[in-house]
Amino acid sequence: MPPTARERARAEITAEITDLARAQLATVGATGLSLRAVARELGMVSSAVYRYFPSRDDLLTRLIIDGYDALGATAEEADDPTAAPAERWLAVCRAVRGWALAHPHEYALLYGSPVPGYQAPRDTVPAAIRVGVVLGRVLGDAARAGRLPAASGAVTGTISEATAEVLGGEHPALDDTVRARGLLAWSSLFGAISFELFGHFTGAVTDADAFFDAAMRDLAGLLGL
Amino acid sequence: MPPTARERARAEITAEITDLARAQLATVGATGLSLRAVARELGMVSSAVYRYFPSRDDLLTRLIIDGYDALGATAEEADDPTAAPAERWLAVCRAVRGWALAHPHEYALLYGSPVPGYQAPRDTVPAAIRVGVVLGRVLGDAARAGRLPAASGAVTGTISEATAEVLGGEHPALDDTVRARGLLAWSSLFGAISFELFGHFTGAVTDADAFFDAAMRDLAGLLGL
DNA sequence: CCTCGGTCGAGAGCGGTGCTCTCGCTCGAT
DNA sequence: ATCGAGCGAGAGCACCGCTCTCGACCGAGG
Repeated sequence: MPPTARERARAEITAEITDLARAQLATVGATGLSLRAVARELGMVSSAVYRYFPSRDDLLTRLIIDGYDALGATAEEADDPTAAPAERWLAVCRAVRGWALAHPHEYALLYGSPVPGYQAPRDTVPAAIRVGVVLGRVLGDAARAGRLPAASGAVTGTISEATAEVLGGEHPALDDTVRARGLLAWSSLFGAISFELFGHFTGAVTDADAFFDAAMRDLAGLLGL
Repeated sequence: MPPTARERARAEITAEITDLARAQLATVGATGLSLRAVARELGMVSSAVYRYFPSRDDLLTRLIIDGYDALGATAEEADDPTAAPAERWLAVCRAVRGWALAHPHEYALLYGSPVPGYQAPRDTVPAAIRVGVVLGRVLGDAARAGRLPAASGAVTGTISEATAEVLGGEHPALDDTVRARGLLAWSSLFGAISFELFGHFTGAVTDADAFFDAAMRDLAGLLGL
């Protein structure tokens, strides 16, 4: 059955709220995001917004999921499965950084300190791991193409099975050692971006682009790509 | 001239405020830190606290500097200059992670999203780089002990001179390539800790301690330690 | 010793926040 | 056409950061 007029109106207003909230997020950041201000700019009274989002945190959760999805889509688009593994890796990393630089407040919402008291609901997980899935696929494809050195088997039992599935699936060249390196490289990607965005590199790195490229190539080397 | 009674009283109350604020930080986090609540618990009226801290952000800045100093001191204590480079590296990393796990909210204040509108004042810098200085010294000592492979000279001009000084000083085995790796390893250390603390590893890593150790050893290997 | 200036805490108050509750209106499915 | 569900408005609660004023105190200089 097609959506009723009411449902369409509701979806439209919900979208207006999230759009305005996202705009406000881009200017004042997550902690400055005010439900009342969104309502004001929308010509509504604050209590009316609660018809659409039960609380400010729910609105933030919506923005978080949207952010993860936007970033994930960016990463997926940047991955060219026909390219060489190391180049795929670098391209995805660059795309992630580009999105982060273009949406700093949204990035901070995703990868900065968790907001006040709340913890990410379960429904953020699928969106949150999309970047990781892309990177995992790069790793797995490289393994299946025989472009990964043999596994050493030094580290075992630190990675969950579900994650192992994402990180390339089953292959002789993939063991927990190389998977752990994958997780390290994953977190290092965001560590480098966070340091750049949050100002920890200020005064230390003079050519941020060149530094990032070199760093990501180092990480690719660590993975054997 | 010795501190007058007034000055001593002032210092004492200032310390009480920061202590209470730190306690509140540990329970409700940075965004939940309320100047009024601190005043309440101190038996003061909120306006009185403004005699000691001009604004809430100034109180936060005080906590940030204290946090950097506490973390820096922890890192310095953990470094045994007589140990092997790779072991020194691992020991410092472990100490940093240990402090972060013991003070998650303070850690989030230091390395999470920057707070609302304000930017870190200049006086946070000396405290902020203490961990980096320790890690840089490990690198420099290794170079001077001849335990670092020869430099390749592939990357140049991306690291500022002041940072090069911190990252081991002058030595043939230290060029911008290895210094850039130093910065990468530095940010990766905090990237891994942030991911663990902020929940991005939840469901992926089953043995956090073992994973962290393996990751930091990988980083040490990347540096040639 | 006494006075006077600086420091302090208290209190009231401003504008803002998230959130709740109630009240009517309006729209749309039956 | 009717009746109920959904909606927006409004008032209100408790809290926040921050400002201003006022009275009390304390201690250093005359």
